[in-house]
Amino acid sequence: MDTQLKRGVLDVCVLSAIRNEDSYGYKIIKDLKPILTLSESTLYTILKRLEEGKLLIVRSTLYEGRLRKYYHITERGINRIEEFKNEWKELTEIYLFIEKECSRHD
Amino acid sequence: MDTQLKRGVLDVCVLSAIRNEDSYGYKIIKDLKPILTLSESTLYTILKRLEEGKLLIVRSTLYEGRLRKYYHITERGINRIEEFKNEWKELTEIYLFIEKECSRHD
DNA sequence: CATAATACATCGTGATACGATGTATAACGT
DNA sequence: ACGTTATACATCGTATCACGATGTATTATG
Repeated sequence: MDTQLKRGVLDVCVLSAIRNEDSYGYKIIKDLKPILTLSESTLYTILKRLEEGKLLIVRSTLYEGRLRKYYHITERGINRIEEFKNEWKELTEIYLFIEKECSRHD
Repeated sequence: MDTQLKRGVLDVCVLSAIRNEDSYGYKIIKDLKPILTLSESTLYTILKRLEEGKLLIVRSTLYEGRLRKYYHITERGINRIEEFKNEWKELTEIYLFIEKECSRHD
């Protein structure tokens, strides 16, 4: 999918991936793979940004000798998702405009 | 609307605005206003990019003493819109995932 | 014992939306 | 007569951001 189109949904996608269950970087990528491919560098950039914005909090854990950083969504993170749902309505209206112009013949 | 979310739809919006009828900068902004606000600096950046990519062609005209640059969509521009319709399907799937995670309770 | 998988991290780059700013003419109100 | 608004195009600088490249380290697999 086009990079530009991804912007604006990526953050919310990652938040959605940890909404019901705390998760960690590598797992988030695997979980999202069926609907959206994102590289590690992209994900960690996003996670950092979301942490700075207090949309999630981080808890480092040692798991089988390896470090694992579990990400937990905050109230603000959940609000962000809800906010996105409203933005989606606006986006849908934009799409309808595009479609309308396609079918217009005068 | 969020700036990031606009990316990826802006180009196609502008193309859609000139799809059925050649138009010029100022008019495009006014026509799009009901569904999408965009500044002049943004629009002219986009128009330049679309011209460079041969998604539209420009025809300068003198109208009541003022210069007017009419933009005309090309075959490639129309293809871009059709391509976007497919991308929209992918985007919808992403949205469904986000919504699904909202309603899940286990 | 090499390769792949797991796991996190950073740097640099290119793309790009947008505010600020500038130029110039026509229309309109007071 | 004159200031304000609308029309119309243009450029510069900045901030945001996705992503490839690259690096470190451990565990599992063939």
